[in-house]
Amino acid sequence: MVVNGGGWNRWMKQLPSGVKVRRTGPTRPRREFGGFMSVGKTAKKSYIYTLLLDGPVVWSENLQYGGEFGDIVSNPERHFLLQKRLEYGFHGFQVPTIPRAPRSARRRGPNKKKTEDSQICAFELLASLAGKLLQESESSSACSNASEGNHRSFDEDVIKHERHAEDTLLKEECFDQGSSEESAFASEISSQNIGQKLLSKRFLHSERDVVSERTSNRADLVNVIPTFHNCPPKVETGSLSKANLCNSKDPMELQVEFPTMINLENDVKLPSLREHVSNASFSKHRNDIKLVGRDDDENCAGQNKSSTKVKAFRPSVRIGDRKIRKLLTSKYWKVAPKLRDCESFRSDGGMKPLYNKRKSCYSRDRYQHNTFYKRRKLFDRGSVVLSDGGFSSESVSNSPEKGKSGEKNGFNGMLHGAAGVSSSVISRQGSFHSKDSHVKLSIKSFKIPELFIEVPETATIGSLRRTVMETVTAILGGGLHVGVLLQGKKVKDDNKTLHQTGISCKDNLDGLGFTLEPNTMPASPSIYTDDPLPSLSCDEPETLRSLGAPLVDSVISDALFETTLPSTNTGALVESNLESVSCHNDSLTDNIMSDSRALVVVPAISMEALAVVPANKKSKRSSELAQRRTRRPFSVTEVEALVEAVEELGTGRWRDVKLRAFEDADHRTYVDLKDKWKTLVHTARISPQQRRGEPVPQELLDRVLAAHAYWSHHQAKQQGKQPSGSLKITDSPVDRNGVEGSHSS
DNA sequence: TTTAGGG
DNA sequence: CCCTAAA
Repeated sequence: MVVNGGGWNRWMKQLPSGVKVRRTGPTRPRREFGGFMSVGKTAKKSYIYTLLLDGPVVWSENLQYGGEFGDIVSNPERHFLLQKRLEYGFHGFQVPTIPRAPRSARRRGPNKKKTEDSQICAFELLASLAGKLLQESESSSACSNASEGNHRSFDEDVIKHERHAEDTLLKEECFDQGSSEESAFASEISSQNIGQKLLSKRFLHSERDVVSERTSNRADLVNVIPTFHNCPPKVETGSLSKANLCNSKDPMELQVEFPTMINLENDVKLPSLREHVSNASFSKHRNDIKLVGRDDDENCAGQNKSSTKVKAFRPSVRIGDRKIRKLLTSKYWKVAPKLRDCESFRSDGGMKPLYNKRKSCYSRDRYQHNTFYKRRKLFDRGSVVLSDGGFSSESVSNSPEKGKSGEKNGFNGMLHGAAGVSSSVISRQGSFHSKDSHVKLSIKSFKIPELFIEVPETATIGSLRRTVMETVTAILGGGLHVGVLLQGKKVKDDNKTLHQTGISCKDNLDGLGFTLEPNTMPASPSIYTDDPLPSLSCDEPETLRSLGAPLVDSVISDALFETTLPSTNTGALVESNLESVSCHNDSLTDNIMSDSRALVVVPAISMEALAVVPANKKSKRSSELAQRRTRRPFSVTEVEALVEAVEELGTGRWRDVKLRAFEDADHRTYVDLKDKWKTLVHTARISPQQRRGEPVPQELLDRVLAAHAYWSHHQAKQQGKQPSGSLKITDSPVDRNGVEGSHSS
């Protein structure tokens, strides 16, 4: 067959060999075609073609034969996006998985103001940014304690290193060239070079180059690539304990370095888990850049439109803090009123409850949700708080089978990586006084291993900051688990009491450390088929909220930057100084035990530990709503697919509709489909003059009315079978009442 | 988790 | 799109 006058074929020829075309359609299971199309004769107009980049879905887009596909080929913008995706896919962001941002994903659309900082190189931006951040952090840290002095110097050194590294990178620029192979670099880099923060630079560079070169048009893309290796959370390098920036002075303070960091140095395993956030990151960045609009995570379609869509912003991160706090405050309390008792908790807050809902179905949501923490009461003594990145476990959907899974993985990967970003926490021990021998400790900071961030030259510093923050947030927000390290060893038994473990008020807590571990599973979001950008964005929202807010841009950003230089170990200070607070036994904790996955429960201490995590608290969904998902108008193609599916399945089986026609569109939930149908019905009933947005062919609207009428009478009763194809609803919409079975074929 | 509706 | 009550 000729697809779009050969457009398809032409297009296909441009695809890398690894690209596969998967055909999906209402009436057939999707299939994959390798390489160039074999769409051939079997292709039917109603089929939806999904392009898959080798293996995991780097990105995919539903193409309707004869429909949008041609548009993609002929539409510069769409084509561009597609190219972009491919590039990313082959560039080293190997991971195709795109996390879907739960609703939150947002990216600012393409930058409207490209010109702005166009001249500034990302690198420079980062450097300057880092500098600022450091200053900020320093100042902030000052409050904290003795350790401060150390931190500064440390940070400074780190920074220097980073810069140095960056320079080096710049010079090298190896990867950038844009060749597809280069792409591999991401992974490689992450794994190998991790130690060098260079990576970040590289990315920037490469990104820049690539982007600029290829997409000279749009500089808007920004990628944040968290290249974390995942630090094996488990890795318990003995060295961890060492890094005590602060310790020396303050006995009370504990610093924990994460294994991750250590690993890097040693080259220990850091499996490069780096995730590819590619898509997600993409989208996010975009958003950032554009400021105005953010797209959601995935869809290509969205992208296409992205420029168009600009509309809603999400509360930017920065804002987030405050807002979030407020929100959190209210909600949080609602959720866990008990917590109040312990101030420490406030931070974590039970975000969880808030956002859970959505995540459900689709991967993207997942990550969002994960962020919250749970607290429980401890039976015994101190109250323990657990925070778990629930999302990881929850969100993680293991089934790789579907494209989704792949996507998810990517996302997850990121998270992991992120998580991996272990933050070195400096925990101090405060006094241990509580009567019951409560061990108090404050965690001064967590370090984040490293993050890769790519930002277009045109990105503003503000967007850069946001990007970093979002990335961090996303990462942290996602399922991070808190691990407890004692004398460099990980304390796995959550049920042990502090006392049993050897942590008592009396002891100095020097040997006590905490780690942030990536969730076991990737919580990640999935990448959407459509959306190249899915990436973090999705995550962001929630995660951001969770963490971001608390961290505050600056802080976070700092951390991030530092993170970038894992090897260096800059201390990313997440300045969360958590003061240890002791809570009463009763209130917190029991859950701890319950969730293994969850964070490590640290009994007495736990609270504080939590506190650490808490930074997130604000975040939680603080935003509560976080941001609304970005608006993604349904394309005519989607409408058609929806109509077709509904004609076959009826109006009471949205889940099935989703599966049948939008399985790859992670951003379209069954609820969305249901809502869309509702609006379509409404649209069909109003005059064309009253309709807004992209006009939907009258033919489709007629089918909508027919199907609606038909199913209204048929209640979609016999779901299973018959309805499908048979509905000729169109013809006689309403009437056939009893025909249920008859129409079936 | 889905469905079904209101907002 | 969001939020929820119900199932």
